[in-house]
Amino acid sequence: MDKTYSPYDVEDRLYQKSLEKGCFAAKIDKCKMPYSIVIPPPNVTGVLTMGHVLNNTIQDILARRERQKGKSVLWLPGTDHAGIATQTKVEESLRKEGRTRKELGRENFLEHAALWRDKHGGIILRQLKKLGCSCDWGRNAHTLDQNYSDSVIHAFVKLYKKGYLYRGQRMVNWCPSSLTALSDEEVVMKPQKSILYKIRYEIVETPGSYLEVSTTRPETIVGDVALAIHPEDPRWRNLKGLHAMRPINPMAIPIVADKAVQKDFGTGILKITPAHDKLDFEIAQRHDLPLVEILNPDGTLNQKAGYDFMGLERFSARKLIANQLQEKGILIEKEEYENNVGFSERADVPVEPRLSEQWFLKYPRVEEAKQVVKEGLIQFFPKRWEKTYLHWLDNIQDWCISRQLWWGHRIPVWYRRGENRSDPSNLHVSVRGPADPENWEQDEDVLDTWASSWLWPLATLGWPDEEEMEDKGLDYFYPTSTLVTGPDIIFFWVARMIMAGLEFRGPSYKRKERIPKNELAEKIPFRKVCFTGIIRDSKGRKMSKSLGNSPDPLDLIAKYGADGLRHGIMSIAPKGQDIRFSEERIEQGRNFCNKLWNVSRFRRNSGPIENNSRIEMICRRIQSEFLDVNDQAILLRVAETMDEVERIYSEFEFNSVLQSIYRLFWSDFCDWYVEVSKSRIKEDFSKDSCLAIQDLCLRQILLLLHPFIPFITEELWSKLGFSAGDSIQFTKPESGESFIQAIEAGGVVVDRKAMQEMEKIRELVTQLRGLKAERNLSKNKQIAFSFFTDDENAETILQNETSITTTVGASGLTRLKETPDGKAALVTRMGSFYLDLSTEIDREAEKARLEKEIDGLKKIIGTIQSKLSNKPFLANAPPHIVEGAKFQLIENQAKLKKNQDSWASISNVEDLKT
RNA sequence: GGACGGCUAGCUCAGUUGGUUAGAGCGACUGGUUUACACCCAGUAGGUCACAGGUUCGAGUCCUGUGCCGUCCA
Repeated sequence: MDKTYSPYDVEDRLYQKSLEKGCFAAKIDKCKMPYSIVIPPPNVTGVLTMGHVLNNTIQDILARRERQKGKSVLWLPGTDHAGIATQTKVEESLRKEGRTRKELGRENFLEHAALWRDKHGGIILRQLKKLGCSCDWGRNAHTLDQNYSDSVIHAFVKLYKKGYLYRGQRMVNWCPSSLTALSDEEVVMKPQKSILYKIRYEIVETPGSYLEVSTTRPETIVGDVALAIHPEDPRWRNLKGLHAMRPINPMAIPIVADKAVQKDFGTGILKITPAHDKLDFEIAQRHDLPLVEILNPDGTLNQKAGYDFMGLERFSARKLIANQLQEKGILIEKEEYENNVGFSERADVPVEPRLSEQWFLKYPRVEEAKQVVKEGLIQFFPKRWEKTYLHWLDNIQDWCISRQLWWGHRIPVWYRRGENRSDPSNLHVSVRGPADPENWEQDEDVLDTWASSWLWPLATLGWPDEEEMEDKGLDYFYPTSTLVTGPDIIFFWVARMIMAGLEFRGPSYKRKERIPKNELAEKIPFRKVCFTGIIRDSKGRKMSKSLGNSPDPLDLIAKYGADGLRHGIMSIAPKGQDIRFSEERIEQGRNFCNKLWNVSRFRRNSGPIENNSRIEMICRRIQSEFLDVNDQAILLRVAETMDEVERIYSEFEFNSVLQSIYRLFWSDFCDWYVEVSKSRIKEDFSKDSCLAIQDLCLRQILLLLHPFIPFITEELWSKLGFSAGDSIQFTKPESGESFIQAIEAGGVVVDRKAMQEMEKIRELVTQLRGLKAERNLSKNKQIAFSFFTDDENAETILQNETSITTTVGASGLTRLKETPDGKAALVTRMGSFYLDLSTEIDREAEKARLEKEIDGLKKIIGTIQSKLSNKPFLANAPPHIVEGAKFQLIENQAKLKKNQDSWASISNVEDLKT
């Protein structure tokens, strides 16, 4: 074995091998428990980000752990078609060639886009393989696959027939850049520094008298159809029924009273442009006001805005109109003003509220969706996200699911050619389309991408086709076990998948019917949702392409190995909290792997590797009579950690899992057990037993670590003889108790009291090392110690003499019959320790050390004494707390006394000399 | 405006139902190559637990309020 672990030789080779052996392929096996995860489908044209690394490493850890436990695991990979994002990219590439999608026409464009996707897409899947993801690649799915598309269309038709879908002219969020409607969830509110313009409107009935109206959007004045006041606003009661003169493109417009007007905003008078504001639209509906559309779809003004402004882009028009108002003296005041403006999530331009014909979905199964989370059928980790989820469901709005794009699932609705589309008798909705297609034209729009990915757990398992469902094992793998995703898509995806599952899986219920309680558990798409945090840079900023603060995960893999990256990222990911990325942590991940590699190398260099394929085989090499307290203690620590890890897994606290294994592996196994082993493997009688104990430890450590760092653990699994040709992936990690039982079944006696004794020895060793270090005595310099203590402690010390002398660097430990004069004592729980007479002592330094120790002890004793003299404490505190305090007091007082004696002793000697 | 989260060592974070002297890793500092590992080992220093009240024998932990940072919703 090389001195330094090199992941490059190992990772690709082992991944390939796993694929060849079909380790990741999910099998429908009725004798095994199923465990399933569907990947949150990344954008097909996307590349791997640190967010993906975190998210997918977690899924891989879960999948691998369950595979080890013997479950039949399905981790189903795939991508979504990302309607707006992909179409934008394809159009950009066309533009570079001087072409547009309109020129190509729909059919050609889609062909072109599909080719583009096949060429540029799927990179992310190859990257996930580099990361070690154990997905069942044979099942790779894409939302535009034929099967998947069929199920999307099928779902639309079902919903239509049940009356969940309707088409209508509504105010929608319009993206003037992508030229499509957006759902409310795709609009991001951003605070903007705007200008609030105060504008004068003349009252028609009383010329020369004016009203003041405030607006941030003066360009919409040309679309004004009314002014509105609150009916209970005493200031303006007399205005109702009068008219105001529109200051640009002058025209008399009515003044109406409506309760929706905010009295305390500006002057309390609102201008009404019903075609370009949601609230205005509602007011206009109530008062029968006309709609004047002044904007084109791309955000430029049209001829209804008047010839002065026609063709102007909306923000230039705003400036121009503001200038004109100023010139005419109509503008009273300009004030800086911060307001929230909706931006298109994808195109990052302000959206326009726009009246247009769209398809809307009344969400199905809203009540049941709340119920399954409230009643714990679906559990969120961390739990607090339930509140966010429930709050959204409580305030849910109909979903605008049509998009004015070509790239996506075309809406399966046909209109009789040349007839009125709003007449329902001219409508045809079906999966296959009308029998006489020549007489019909299909709706031009496609569905929102989320209206396809909300079916992800169902459609990827074959729904709704009976044969497909059987082939893919829907009955076996659904509901899936755990979903791992970010809380930023609770509304987009998680909530909608839950509703889709409830609506589509299993028996169908009428809209007004409630699903019976006993069926809910079968219908939900997943049982647990693990929410990850967002990865930020070291300064706490979100990682983004524009900031350039996001490292390329593949670079990190090249530098530190996939295992190193996985270990690093998991060690900094607290449950559901945002994560501050730092490359140092990834470096530590690599170092961890190297440590694991080297301790294995040490094991191989210490003695032959025998058949270690079963615990029983390893135990055969152990002779219980040669085991000492360290052997016993490390086995117990291994067992303890196995149980601890299992418990923490159930809370999805992956960094704690890692920390727990780290403590066992690094602090207890490497720093202590392997060190004390060194003297014992030099002795023939204890060598075999000691190496076998090492093997038992390493075996369990590799099993525990495998989900986190799959490559190196697989490699060492075979290098250390644990494999009989099979992969570590299918070996059970077991519980602590069953591990101990297996050892005992192998004829090894485990002493469950060993841990305390080992801890006392380690504490003593640490103190003795400290004593040497303070004196600048090299660790390698062998120092003679003597000690004074009672019989019980003396026995323990002498029993562990070799462990102590080798780890401390001592040439001997001599028991004294009485405390020596003139020597400084190190007071420990196991007695007072003295350096050999021949070792020179700096008396001043020694006194200083003792004084510091004494001060500390006095302080502690003071605190305990005041506590114990507090009567209410004695009366109210539970007995074990009071007893603990008393014991502590006695112990510390004894320690203080010994330190004081020691101090006096060296002080006296010094005094005698001077 | 409402909801949620965070504030503990220089940094990143643990800290269970309130209970003995608040922990870890990294970084800093000191010393170290006895054949596993310098991607390492040993040791040392470093904390008014954001602030102010309250409950309690006892508060990092529970309650109220304030501040700062972040996220979501309107």
